[in-house]
Amino acid sequence: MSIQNTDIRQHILDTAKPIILGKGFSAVGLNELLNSAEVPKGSFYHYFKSKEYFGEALLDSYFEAYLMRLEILLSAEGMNGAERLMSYWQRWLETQCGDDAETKCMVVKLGGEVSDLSEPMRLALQRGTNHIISRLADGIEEGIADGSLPNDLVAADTALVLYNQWLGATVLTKIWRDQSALESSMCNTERILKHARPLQARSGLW
Amino acid sequence: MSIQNTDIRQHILDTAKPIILGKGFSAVGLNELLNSAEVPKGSFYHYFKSKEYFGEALLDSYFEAYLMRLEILLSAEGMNGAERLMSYWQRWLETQCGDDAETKCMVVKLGGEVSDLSEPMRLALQRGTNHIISRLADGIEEGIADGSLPNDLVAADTALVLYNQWLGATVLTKIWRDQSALESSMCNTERILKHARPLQARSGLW
DNA sequence: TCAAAAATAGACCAGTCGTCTATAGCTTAT
DNA sequence: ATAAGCTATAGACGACTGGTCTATTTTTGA
Repeated sequence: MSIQNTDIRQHILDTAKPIILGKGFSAVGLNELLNSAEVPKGSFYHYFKSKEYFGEALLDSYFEAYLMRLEILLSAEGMNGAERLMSYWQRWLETQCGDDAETKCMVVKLGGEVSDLSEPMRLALQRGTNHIISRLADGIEEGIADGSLPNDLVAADTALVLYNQWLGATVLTKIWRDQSALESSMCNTERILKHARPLQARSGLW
Repeated sequence: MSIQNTDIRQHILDTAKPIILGKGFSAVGLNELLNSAEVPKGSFYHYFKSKEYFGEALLDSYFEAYLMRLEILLSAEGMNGAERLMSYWQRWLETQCGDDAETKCMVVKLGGEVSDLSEPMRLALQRGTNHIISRLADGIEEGIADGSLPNDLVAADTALVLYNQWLGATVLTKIWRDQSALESSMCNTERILKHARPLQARSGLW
């Protein structure tokens, strides 16, 4: 019935996550996924319409868990808004340069690969990244409101700029196997959040 | 002979480039590549040791062309250092939101996918990104020297921060099919290059 | 208790992959 | 001119792919 159903479906997703975070989407076959999950191959299509929709479900499941952790970090007691934000970036730094596939960033891993390949998966990535950035923007607003961040910060723009920065640094971290890009992002994040000036409209001069 | 040899090898690389920029590495088979190039399948392994080393060669060839274009932009006559740098970002903005697969960014497309999959390809990406960032740092130095950029800029750090920023924005552009992340990067790039303060050591406070 | 529905099982298909061996074609030296 | 040797071409090959299909088993609810 539905409980069992959801359990096994989720079990497939959970088992697949670190494998796909390691090898990517196209490079992994259903056999490998289902052997690891110890679920017979024939069952797969009972739970998922196709590999593509399985990928969409994997991303939805990933972002659901990610956003829950983000929510916990950004609503922690005993810290001001700036500190809560920095704890998120600090965690990002720690997880993305380690060896644990389980905690790697799915946006970095699959963003480039599947956005041109599958519209359902692209849209799942779109929904997920929008939620993350939007929650970060709220976090910045909270920091401005409690006085721990400069009040001339434009929350939505700043959230996007910071997320971009960390995304790019994480790509380079994968390529370099070295956390220097992430450290540079950490410095720059502190700089932006401390010394911010309003993001300006383009001057058109250049 | 060697001329013919090099021609066909390069022809395979040139034909493969837009296909791989569109679909990624693992999702594209040799058949598709070789049919498009109108080169028989069996010949492939005469020119390349394996698909993996073909991928390495593809990346080397990509970066060689990329760095040549970068060099041209950053040594253009009649502009100061800041203007030359901005012309590079402007070109990035234009190429990465268009539909032309030929001009898309290989680091964004393959960085996440192949860094865990193939060491030769990862190292090719490492060499290429290092060269790009290093040339950008030189460009920043030139801007500082001619007075068009603030002299408190730390060239190497700034180059890395900017490249990270644009890399991440390009990932989001692929996911969103929308150039807002790149526009935000453009604004932020201008802000950094105009209003720069020195990148500070971490305060340890947060 | 038993019929209906849900879930599992894995054989099977057409097609894919990268590899490999055999052959054809060209260059060069004698 | 021709033999030898190397380059390039050709396609067969086995292992595996994602996806489908029909049985079979298990669970559900009347």
